[in-house]
Amino acid sequence: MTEHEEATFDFAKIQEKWLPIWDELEPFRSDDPNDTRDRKYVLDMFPYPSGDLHMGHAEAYALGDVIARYWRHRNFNVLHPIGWDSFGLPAENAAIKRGLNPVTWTYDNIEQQKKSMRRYAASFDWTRVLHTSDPEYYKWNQWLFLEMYKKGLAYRKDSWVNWDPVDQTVLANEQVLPDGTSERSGAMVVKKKLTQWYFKITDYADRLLDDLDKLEGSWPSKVLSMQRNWIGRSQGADVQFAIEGRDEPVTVFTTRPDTLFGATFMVVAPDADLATELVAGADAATQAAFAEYLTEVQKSNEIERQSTDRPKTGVFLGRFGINPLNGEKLPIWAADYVLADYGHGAIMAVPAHDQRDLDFALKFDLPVKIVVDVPSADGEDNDPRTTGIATGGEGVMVNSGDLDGLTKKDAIAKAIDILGARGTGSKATNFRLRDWLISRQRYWGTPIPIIHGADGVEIPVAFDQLPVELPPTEGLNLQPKGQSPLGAAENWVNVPDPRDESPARRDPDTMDTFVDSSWYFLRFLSPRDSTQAFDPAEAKKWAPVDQYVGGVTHAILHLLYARFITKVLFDLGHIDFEEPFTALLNQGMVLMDGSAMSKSKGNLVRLSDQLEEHGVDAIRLTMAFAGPPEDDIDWADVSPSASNKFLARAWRMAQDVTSAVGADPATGDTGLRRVTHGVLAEAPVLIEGFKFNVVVARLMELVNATRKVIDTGAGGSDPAVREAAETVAMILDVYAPYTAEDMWEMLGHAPSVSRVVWPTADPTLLVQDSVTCVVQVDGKVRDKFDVSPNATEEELEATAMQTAGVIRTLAGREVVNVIVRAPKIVSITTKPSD
RNA sequence: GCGCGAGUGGCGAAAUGGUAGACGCGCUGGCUUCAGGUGCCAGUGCCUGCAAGGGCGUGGGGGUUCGAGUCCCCCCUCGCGCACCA
Repeated sequence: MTEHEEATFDFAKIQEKWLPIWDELEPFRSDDPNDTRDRKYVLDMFPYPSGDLHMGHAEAYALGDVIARYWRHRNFNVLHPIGWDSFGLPAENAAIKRGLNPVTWTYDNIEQQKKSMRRYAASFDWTRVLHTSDPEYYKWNQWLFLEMYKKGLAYRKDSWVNWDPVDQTVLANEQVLPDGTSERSGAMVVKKKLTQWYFKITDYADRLLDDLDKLEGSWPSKVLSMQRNWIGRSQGADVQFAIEGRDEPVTVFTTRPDTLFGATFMVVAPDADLATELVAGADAATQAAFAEYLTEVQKSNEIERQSTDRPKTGVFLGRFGINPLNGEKLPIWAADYVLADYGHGAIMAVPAHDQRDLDFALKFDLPVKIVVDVPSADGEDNDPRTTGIATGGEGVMVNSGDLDGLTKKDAIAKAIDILGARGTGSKATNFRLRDWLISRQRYWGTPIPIIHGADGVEIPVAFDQLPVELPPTEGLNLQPKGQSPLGAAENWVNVPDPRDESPARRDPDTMDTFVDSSWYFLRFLSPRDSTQAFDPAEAKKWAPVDQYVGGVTHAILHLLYARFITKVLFDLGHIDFEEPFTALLNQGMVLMDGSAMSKSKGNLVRLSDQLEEHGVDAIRLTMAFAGPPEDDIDWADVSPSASNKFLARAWRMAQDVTSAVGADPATGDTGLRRVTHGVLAEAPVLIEGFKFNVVVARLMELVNATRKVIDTGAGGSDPAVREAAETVAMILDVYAPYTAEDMWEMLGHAPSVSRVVWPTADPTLLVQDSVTCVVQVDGKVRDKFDVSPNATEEELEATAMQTAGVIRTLAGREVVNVIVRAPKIVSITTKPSD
């Protein structure tokens, strides 16, 4: 090699060389029925086809690929598929803006992204590609909908819904951001009363919550806590209050039935039907005051409603309820701190022990009655009436009849018993979670497979009539206008009633695209199956997903929906598992100068430019080396050119190998072999613990050690150098497949390095022949010496006592204790000098 | 307010309770080239000292331990999530 001219590392040339060869070899197919190895299903969240891939994709797919390629080297049959989440508003809006057909626009983008992903060398099984906007895919959304409809899990109701005035469509609760704006359009969401389709996710609230415990440790704790929070289970009681002048009692939910004796008034949500009904029985002045208040409340937007220190408002409704425990007469108020859609839209107010009720009581001069004696910290006054602070802590019941003297826990149980015996209440559980609103008034989605008869009856489309395909866009106005554009496709929407051929209409709405993504991981298992959504035999082989990789932005939305649909499919008998994703990795975001990249901020880094300048491998390696995968990467802080430098260094190392293929490494440099085998042993632990950056550091150390042997040791002919170079090539494949493949060829092997099985580290090379023993005096390191790992405690102590550092430090001091932890530490304690 | 998570060099970051700062960036010096934004080698936490060495050091304060970045308690700061959910 030294005789003739050495080639220099040219990433562009290497990329060009290997891409077509890989296309030919298809090393990542996973459909061999005779493959009996253990299996791993590694899944990256699939992309929206809006524009080309960006830096965020580059990070996500680099990290997912580390995992997929790693398990292949561990001799697993790995399923690593990719597809496109190609229905949805972003695609449709972009299509409208550019005056294009959403079909053309979407599939052009998919082609662009596919090309980029191939070049990016993501190790996908390209035979399994799916697009959710293909009729062969969304047919099975419709099947799923009908299965759920049959079970009563898909239903239509008239209710207040979130309305996006820009996109002109309804949204699920999960798609409304905390500030009350739409996740998609950014518009302030308004409430509208509409008839819409829902999936009954609330039936699964308990299971969705309880099963999170199974994911503890393999899902990020942040995602688990967000989901728990979102489902928001609270335990308590439903309590019935008789209403003067009304036949039916009003039911309220409370988590503190023990404080019933402290209830001094009741509050109803002003926008609940109940408020309107109750006030109708009051005098004209009260009715007028309420009407004015309701108008006021409806004008206020979410931001105003949610501001925490906003003063309480409300009006008296002129009606009274009766406390079921003590018969006390309680005035009923309407106030917007009570929400219409939580619990029963009405509460009992216990101002002494609930801060919100206290604020309200103090403002409107309502009585405050203490029923829990909470001891104050140091004798200070803790009377809510004077401090303005409700006492919510533990205490003993007082002023509460039969509950007096009980603790909180016992009083809750007894209160529920009493209510139950009198038939005025019972134990109850409430959830924050609401049913999933799935209908959308837009074109680019799965048509809902329902026909509405002239008599208003819902008729499910027969299975053999699926898919209900979208009509062509020709002649349709896709502009958002509050009604589905499909309603105007006369030839499509007007169909004969399946019962009697009389005129009927298709449901014009389309499904939320989160329906598409809630089961796509199953479709990958048999993507071309035209007879079923997925093949149960394949599901048995592969599912659930062993490792899911994606952004934390889907912590609630997609991940909650997918868990829900998985449980539904389990209950329907289609699958034998209840959680779709066994393990989850949330990668961080790619930032620039401390903030998310955006065109408007002017800090956009284009992936295509980076790939052009540094090459695919350098970008992938940079993503992995930047830090822990879940941390954000600030592109301003990392150095793709340094990654490139390392790749070139590794590549040159392979070039310098002059020994023959198969040369016996046992005859080579033992020091280098120890490093090589150390990496072979350690890397699996590190990769499986997602410490991808540390593995890169180990590879750098190995390359540095090899360089040293080549330049100043036995040289490139040492078989240990070959062994090191082959090890680097194999492991580097998970980060930088082009460079690794080229090294592998230089080392005299046939492609593909991605198929190389991880060699077992030689245990005799993992034992060091000498270790450093540290000597501490009073906790401070004073000396160290090299010693055999088998040295006894006595030997170590004797040696330690004679080291220069110890002798110097111990001069004039008395040793009181010596602790030896062979072979690493000798710890000496001395008598403190006075 | 409640709930998660995190604070380590100039920077990105390592570290089963056992040598804090691996690896890399940046910086300094040297060698090679000398057309080099190349390659190679060495140094690089802070203070002190010619040096040997010494002192300090993982947000702050306590504690457990022979030994704490790591475990426990209190506090501060930042990030994220939820937030009038009865």
